[in-house]
Amino acid sequence: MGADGDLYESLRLELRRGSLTLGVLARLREERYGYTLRQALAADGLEMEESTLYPLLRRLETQGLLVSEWREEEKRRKRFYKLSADGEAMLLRLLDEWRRISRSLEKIIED
Amino acid sequence: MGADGDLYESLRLELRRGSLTLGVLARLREERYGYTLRQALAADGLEMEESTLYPLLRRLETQGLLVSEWREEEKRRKRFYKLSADGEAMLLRLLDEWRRISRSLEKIIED
DNA sequence: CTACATACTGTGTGTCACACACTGTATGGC
DNA sequence: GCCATACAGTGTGTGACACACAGTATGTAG
Repeated sequence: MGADGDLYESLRLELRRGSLTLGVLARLREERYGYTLRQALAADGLEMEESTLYPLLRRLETQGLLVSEWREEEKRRKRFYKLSADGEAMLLRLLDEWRRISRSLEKIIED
Repeated sequence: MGADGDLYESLRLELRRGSLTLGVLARLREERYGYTLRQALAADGLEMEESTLYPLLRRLETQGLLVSEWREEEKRRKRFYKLSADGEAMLLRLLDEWRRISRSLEKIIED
């Protein structure tokens, strides 16, 4: 694929960046642990590496948007994440902004 | 507004990042210079600082997606930018990806 | 003829997030 | 005992955006 493909890849990543956070927040309205969260997002078409997801989860928790808890399930310790109250409010604001951007881009594209 | 507002701002910026590039490329299917490009994007709802736009334009030109040319118009030297052939191809690919992400997010949101 | 607005194009630096490569533990099947 | 896979991370590099700043040219108010 070469240089052109690389350029596309980097622009594509750039385009996806913010959407990952939004997808994670939205999917964590239901409690989930990392592994199944990643699978759920992949099923929706938002694939990401574990090494992208876990730092993101920790960051969001540090920022107070998520709460997490270690629990034992099926003989394994798993860390369950869920949206906090602040997280819900933030999700709503970000969804608004997402829709605004979406509309702007649609307008530009159609011209 | 304080810390919460700052957090929202940074997430919002993150969300907008890739879209700026896409908007610029799409708007440059017609030749424009920096100042009017910025105004056109602002009218569409995609506002950005000059100090964001100009580095972006240079980057895109370095990557071969834009071509630019200095011309005199109304007694001022202006730098006109336009999408290159490579840029058009890239724009199409990125629009595809944008639509894919958009669909993924819609799916997640609706659940 | 000076002062200021505004059209117009840039540069330098800091911050922050993602991807990539890597590490590590536990369980179950063979 | 061995390997796949479920599961959770860490460390580092790269690169983009925002912010603050710099600079030129033109028109216009006083």
